[in-house]
Amino acid sequence: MAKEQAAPRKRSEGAGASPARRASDRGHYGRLSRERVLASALQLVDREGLSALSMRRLGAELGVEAMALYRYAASKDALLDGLVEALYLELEEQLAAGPEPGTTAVDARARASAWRAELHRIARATHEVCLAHPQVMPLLSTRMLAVPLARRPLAVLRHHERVLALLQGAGLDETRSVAVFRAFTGWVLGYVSVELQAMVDNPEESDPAFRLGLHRMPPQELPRLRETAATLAEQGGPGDLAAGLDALLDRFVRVEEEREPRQNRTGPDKPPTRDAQD
Amino acid sequence: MAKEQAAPRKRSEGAGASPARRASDRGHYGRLSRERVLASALQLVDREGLSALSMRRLGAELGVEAMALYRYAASKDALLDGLVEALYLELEEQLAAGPEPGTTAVDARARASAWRAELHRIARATHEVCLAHPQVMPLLSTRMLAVPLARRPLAVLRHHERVLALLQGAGLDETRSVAVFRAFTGWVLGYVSVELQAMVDNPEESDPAFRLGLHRMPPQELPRLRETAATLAEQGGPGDLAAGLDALLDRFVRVEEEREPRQNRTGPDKPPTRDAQD
DNA sequence: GGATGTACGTATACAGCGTAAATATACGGC
DNA sequence: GCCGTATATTTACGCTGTATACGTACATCC
Repeated sequence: MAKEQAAPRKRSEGAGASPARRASDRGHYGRLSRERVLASALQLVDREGLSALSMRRLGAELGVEAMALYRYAASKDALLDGLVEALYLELEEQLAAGPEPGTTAVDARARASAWRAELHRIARATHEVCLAHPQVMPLLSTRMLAVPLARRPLAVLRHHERVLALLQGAGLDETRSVAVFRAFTGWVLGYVSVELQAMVDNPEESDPAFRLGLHRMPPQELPRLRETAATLAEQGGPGDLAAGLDALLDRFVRVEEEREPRQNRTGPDKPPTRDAQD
Repeated sequence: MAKEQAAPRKRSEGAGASPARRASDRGHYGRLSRERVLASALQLVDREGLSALSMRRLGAELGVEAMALYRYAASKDALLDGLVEALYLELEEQLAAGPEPGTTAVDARARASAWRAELHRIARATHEVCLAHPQVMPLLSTRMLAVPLARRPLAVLRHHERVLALLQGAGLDETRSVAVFRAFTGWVLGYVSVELQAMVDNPEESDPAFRLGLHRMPPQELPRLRETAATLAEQGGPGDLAAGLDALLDRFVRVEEEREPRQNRTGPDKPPTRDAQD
């Protein structure tokens, strides 16, 4: 963001947006900004997919030569990281929008697991943001594998911090909060990935079986998959995301009590789950 | 993809293993094969990363011009799908290797949840295979989002079939088996992704904090993340993977499992889903 | 005013990419 | 020997990311 009022300065600090002048007024100076570049890139990717994003194409989209973009993103990879950042900013915004006041009196139990409700809120918002930008989703997994923690966009790090603070604020020690952090991150990421998996083979087709392209799958080798494909193609929605999250939290938060003896138990002992909300 | 064996020769040649000819015997004829191409590609990616994989480079690796590869992979994307396929073949192989005989008498309970143990086995093997080829991991998420179900490599579809058969063989109806399938797939994928996230910023550095590049993170804005980063950089290992899987299975499947497990009944619909809040 | 320094965008160029098309080569069977 | 065909090469085209050099519009100071 540019600063509002430009104090007279002698050097550098390129002519911030002093209120009287708008970017569109200028000849061809100051047309760009990091926000404009990233917004345009996001829009382009949403519209035409990741493979449509090239420096030249994005430049054209902004009425500018490709090289001009390098002033706002050091490389194409940095631009991609910018897209990831944009998603996390959107997530932040959405989380800030509805903090679920819950001003009414709450009993101790509900207050105690307010952090659990907050995790659910984050998971759900993440789900929504990702579904809103399905084409960007591949970047979320890909860039996380490529960019070391310390070099990730600030918005991403803030998000990590937020989750960690939630867990440690709930009294989890470092070891356990890390375990829960990983379980949370992994589950949300994995669930959304599966939710967005490509299923439709031929969108033109009306017949469900042909739409899915089932005729391409050898019938005797993949009987159940063929039968189940239609159901598989539906989305699980936020309900199963929440259910799984509950299950994971129950397990990973309570591990402390029982400590180690867990391997392949299938015992009928049920976790005292649902305490967070409703 | 497409043409696998385009050799419906009528004349001999199909005479089983004609031992006389080996690929290495020939001048420059028959040097290649799909297996050799994929194996070399996998090796190249393992060694130098995905970005090192180009048609020309891979050709050079095999002592061949780039265009020669197009006989064995219809496009670069098809080659990438071939890499995914290679991973799943490795997974299949590993699963076939140790089927955990368990021929000794087992009580009913153990038999009833044999499918659960099998899911754990699959999860663990997946974990191992992915950790063995970390550079290929991005493809697993990426190609799944890009390639519709029906066009995925056969080995991938066989894997899906295997999991589905396991679930439906355990008596889960279609709706529930799909829910469990998605939870399983998502959890394993997400867990492994998080496990492989890049953490080390500067491998040369000996001091842990510098290795992680913590000096790049604003201290007052990200206090917990900085404190926790070292622990976060460790891997969770297969233990937490199994624990989370157990938790998810308990949640998504328990209703069925408590009744007679072998029979295909449609359980009382208590959906495993529940809404988080609102 | 004009000169100057700097931020911003352009122009040009290069190596590498994926791949379509035409061409050369080496083999199996006659 | 020849022929048909599976295989690999050659050539070429449009595209990519980006290094470098250059022009240009502005803010500031004399």
